[in-house]
Amino acid sequence: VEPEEEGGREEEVAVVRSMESADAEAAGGSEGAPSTEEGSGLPGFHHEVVPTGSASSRVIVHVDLDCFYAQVEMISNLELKGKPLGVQQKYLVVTCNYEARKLGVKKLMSVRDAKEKCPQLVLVNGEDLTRYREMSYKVTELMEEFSPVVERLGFDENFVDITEMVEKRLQQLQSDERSSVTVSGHVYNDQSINLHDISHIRLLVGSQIAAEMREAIYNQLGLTGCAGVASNKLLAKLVSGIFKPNQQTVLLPESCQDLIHSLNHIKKMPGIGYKTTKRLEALGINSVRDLQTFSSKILEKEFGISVAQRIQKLSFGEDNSPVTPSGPPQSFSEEDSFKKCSSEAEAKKKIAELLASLLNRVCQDGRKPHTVRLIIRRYSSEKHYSRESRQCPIPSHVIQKLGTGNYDVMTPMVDILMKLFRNMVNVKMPFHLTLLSVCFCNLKALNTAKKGPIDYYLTPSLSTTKCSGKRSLKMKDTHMED
DNA sequence: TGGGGTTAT
DNA sequence: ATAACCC
Repeated sequence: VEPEEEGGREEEVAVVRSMESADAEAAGGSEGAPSTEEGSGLPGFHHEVVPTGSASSRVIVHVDLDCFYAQVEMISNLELKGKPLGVQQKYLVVTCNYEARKLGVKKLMSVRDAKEKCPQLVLVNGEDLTRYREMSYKVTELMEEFSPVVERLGFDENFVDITEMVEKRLQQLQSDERSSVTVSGHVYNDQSINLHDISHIRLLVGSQIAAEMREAIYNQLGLTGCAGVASNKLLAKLVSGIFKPNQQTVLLPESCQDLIHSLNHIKKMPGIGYKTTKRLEALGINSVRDLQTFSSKILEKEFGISVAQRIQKLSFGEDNSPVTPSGPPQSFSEEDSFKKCSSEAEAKKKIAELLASLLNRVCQDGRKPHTVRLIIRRYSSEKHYSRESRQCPIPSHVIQKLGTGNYDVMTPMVDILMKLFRNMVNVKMPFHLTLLSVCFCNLKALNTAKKGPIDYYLTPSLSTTKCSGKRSLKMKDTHMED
């Protein structure tokens, strides 16, 4: 790929370009004739040929399961269906089904308030995420059958880039059939469809694919959910929430501004979180229009060019971020919160429990984590959030034994974690923790590669300079860090 | 607020 | 290692 050169039409560059193909959006136009394959063997031959992945107009679907944990619980126990159901973690109702919502229960309501509002509320404990996680990945895998480009957002949302699928279906249609394409589900704002507008046609085909996805999720997994179809992730996500349980909505370009201005505050904009909202408010920015019209220069001064440009584009409904395939998880963690943990022995016991669960998960995954991290939250009456962590490499001899249930991997791992613990917490002083979490990350595929003469020296376990055994016990803190 | 996740700095 | 974001 030639650096900087916009003129030369690149051939295979979908992935590379997708990071910055942004500006094509502003350029608008030309989405009429993206063709998929013909040009790919002839670099630079046809000036108007747009490589598949970098077509300026995409079709994105956002799939959002309805009250996911509650649905999983109702599938596990059919007795629960039809009753108001809440899923409890500690003293919170983290989510609930629609029967419960009708009776006034809200997400993240305290159990006390929820029971007060709704004495008939049935509660199930949802602190163990295993079944939710498993079901979540089944949904993602189902979506991947439609298109491999699926990005997870939490356990219950997926983005799918269906641009290619849409193009393929359009090519199957004769030109007279195009004008009989119909929408599946709602059209945002009840906007009228123009079948002479190719962008409308593409989004309608997208709505049909979205309907097929929801059907598949229901038929194969028994789950209902919403979907939104639009030209980028931001808009797809915003529009998926318009008709709420178990319905879908497509956004046509002419209604984009209406959609984003339907957000009554910038904090509703995905990508603008708690901190950014506070800082924007300090600048007098409260509405989406405030952010649209605010001085770019001052915004850049406040947030840096990267954040400033990104959030201001969001305010116009522009989002060039690609749907990034999530693939297998980057990390596994288990956490537990509690009112008080103030002794090392207590901490050690909790850490061992978290670790035991994690080892099972890591074993099932097959890959090997090369880093372990311990996270704590200290009690503080006022201070908002704030966790501290320490991490270190997992010694290679421990990594090797991770999959093999035979050897005791608990003992060396607990020892490592307690070193990390004492590195963070001065156990000779009083302390008060309210959360412990253990995380395995830096996951690598098993060493399935055959060893050539070079690999031999690059494989730590085979190198003679390491692994003296004595060294790992004397490891100083700085040696424990990555 | 829970029990998770991700990426950027 | 932390800070921001997401659910």
